[in-house]
Amino acid sequence: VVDGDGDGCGTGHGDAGIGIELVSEFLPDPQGDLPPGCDTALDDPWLTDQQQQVWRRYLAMWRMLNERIERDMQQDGGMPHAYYLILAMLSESPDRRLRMNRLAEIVGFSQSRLSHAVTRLEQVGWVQREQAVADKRGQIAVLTEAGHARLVEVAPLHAETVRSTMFDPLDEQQLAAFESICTTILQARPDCEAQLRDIDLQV
Amino acid sequence: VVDGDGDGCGTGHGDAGIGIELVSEFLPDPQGDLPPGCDTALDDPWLTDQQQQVWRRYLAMWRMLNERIERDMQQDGGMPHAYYLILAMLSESPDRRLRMNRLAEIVGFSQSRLSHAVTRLEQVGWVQREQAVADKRGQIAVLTEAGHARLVEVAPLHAETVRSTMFDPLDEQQLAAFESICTTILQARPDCEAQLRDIDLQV
DNA sequence: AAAGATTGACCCGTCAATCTTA
DNA sequence: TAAGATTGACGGGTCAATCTTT
Repeated sequence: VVDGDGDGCGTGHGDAGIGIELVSEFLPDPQGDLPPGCDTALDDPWLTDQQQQVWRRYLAMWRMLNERIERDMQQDGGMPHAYYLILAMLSESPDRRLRMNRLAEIVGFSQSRLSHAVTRLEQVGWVQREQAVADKRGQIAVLTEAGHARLVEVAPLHAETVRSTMFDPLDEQQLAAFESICTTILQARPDCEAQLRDIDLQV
Repeated sequence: VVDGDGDGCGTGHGDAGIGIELVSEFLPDPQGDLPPGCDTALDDPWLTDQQQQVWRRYLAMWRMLNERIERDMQQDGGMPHAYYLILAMLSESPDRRLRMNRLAEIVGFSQSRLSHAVTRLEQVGWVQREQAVADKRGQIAVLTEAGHARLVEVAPLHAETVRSTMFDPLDEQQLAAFESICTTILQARPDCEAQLRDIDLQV
């Protein structure tokens, strides 16, 4: 395999240097034909060793968290987590209704995705569509009684999943640090003010 | 909807009390028919205010990160991030080959998912299947030259995406804290030793 | 022309069989 | 009987039209 990182040598893992290790993670080096010239060359052009390590851990955590959330939500609620978010949002909105575009913005979905989802939720009877009056282009998603009932039923189970999986293991400092980390990363994205803004409204 | 958090009391958000706010996030309270009795009731049975806040931030960050990774990987590499992981893993394995079950374990996929993915990767010519010799049940996935070339091409772009999106905004302490957080959450799951073990091998 | 929203085609992933070998 | 692996059906999401209203 090529030797990637530039200098045949690299940081210590990977042969493929190239930065493939970036995500390739988990495996020790295979090949043994590293060019001799290298010793302790560091700083990849790409990610530092520590960054790679953190990235790998993040991916693993994310995978675990996601599987757990989706599995539990499917079992307890009979729906994907994304649908739960939609119901939850509607439940807290005035009159339990929200325009599609606003709803999409809040949950962070594309309009297309939301439209498909609401179609499905309508079929199951948890959401209903209504025509907007002011702007005839608008459609309004309304949470039905059945939808609200379902939500009320599922919410505590979901909370338990989240709490036990993500929060129970963390101590106070880690919790605070986690928030600061997420916020920092989000703030670096100019296109994410919506998320931060909406959240802050509530705080 | 009721006044939200309970208390009109509660902790600050939510009406539906029910814990819906758990994830419903982002929105102020709508309705107003809450039972008057409440004052400063705190500690939800579910999540504390801080935990809810962190959970929301995490979801928003995750969404942003994922979109960016998948979009870039699709544009630069013409494949989903999951496929990149497979190629990357193979590239670092001895002889660029790995048994399906082992590969699945490493990248954290179900056997079914991996099988579908490899089928696709085989169609594109980046991976090839081989029969295992020892155990005739086994199948071995091999990275082709074309696959390796593709990987080498894409890797630095991917690294750039990850670095700029996740790591550039973080300082040293945050980076360290992030790692500790991910590790802590993973360690709490007894079924995740595989991830941690494999990672540690490399460190 | 742009915003709000929907639709259909297509890809990815899950789940429940199924098949082969150990 | 169990492990390794595959398959097909199905649901969810993205993308590129499309349609209507502003």
